[in-house]
Amino acid sequence: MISDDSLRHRMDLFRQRCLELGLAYTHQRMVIYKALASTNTHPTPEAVYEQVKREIPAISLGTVYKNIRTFTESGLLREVTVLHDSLRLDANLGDHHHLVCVRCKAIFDAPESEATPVRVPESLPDGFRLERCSVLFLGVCAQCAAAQQ
Amino acid sequence: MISDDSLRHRMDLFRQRCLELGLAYTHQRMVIYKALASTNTHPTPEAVYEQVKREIPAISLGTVYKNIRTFTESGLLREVTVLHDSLRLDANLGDHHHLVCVRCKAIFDAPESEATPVRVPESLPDGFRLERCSVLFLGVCAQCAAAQQ
DNA sequence: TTATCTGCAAAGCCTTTGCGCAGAT
DNA sequence: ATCTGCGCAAAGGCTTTGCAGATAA
Repeated sequence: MISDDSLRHRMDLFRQRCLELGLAYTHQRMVIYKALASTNTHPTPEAVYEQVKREIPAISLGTVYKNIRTFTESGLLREVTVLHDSLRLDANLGDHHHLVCVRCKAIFDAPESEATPVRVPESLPDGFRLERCSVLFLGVCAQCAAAQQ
Repeated sequence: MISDDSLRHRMDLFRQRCLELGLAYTHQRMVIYKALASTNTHPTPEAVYEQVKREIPAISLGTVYKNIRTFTESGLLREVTVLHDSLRLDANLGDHHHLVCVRCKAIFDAPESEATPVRVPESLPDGFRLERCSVLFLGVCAQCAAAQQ
């Protein structure tokens, strides 16, 4: 859960950004964003839909999807799942990290010398059994950067 | 690309593991695994299918999917995309990392004190413009660990 | 008033599943 | 000979799209 203060702050910022971006400040958008801003469980669109339905029973799942997309494209929201579009595979079972081009979704192996640069949190949630760690360096590959010009 | 030596080694290991696991060593499996083991582009199932078709034109996409699943479940292959099942969202735009339960797919925020534990590779691929970094700590949450007993 | 948004329903990926024949052990 | 895997086709999720009526600016 999120504190009331923090939620209020996020909602104020949301309204302000809607104005700046020329996005209509609709009741649906407000409730959808509130559902997202008031939790730290990183919900799926379906879960957001279920939450929003409590307040707006007639809401449609399509509207939730459309607005989630609008919000992420406007930088009001972030996807935890950067590469969720499709399964991507790796036959290299050794520890290594990846570079991902956020435009074309190309994945490159990070240089081997950087195999274990991650400091593991000292305090994990109670009872969480850590197994391994996945690091994605996100950016734009040379080809996409050139294409942009 | 992967060196001939390294590929040969991976294929030897593959054959050996198939024997150990009681997996039939079929021509299709060999070619599918070879397609995966000879690249470092982290292909999609579709891309693997296209590659395999060159050698086995009658191969079916379903077979590729079934074997990819078999391979990942046997530990012969790894998914770069840990959370590709569905979109997961985050309204917290500050830098922070995530803990993921590989069983129930719950996502928790990592403690804030660990905000930037990642050392950025000194040598990036030519022209790659790094923007940010996503870290997932993978493991089993308390609830799932308890359920397993 | 005009542009944008919503709800509904249909369509579009990506992936899994079921079944009968073929192939591996 | 038996068990497992393959190809085919159908079905199942998740997500996007198109359109007419409704709402915000």
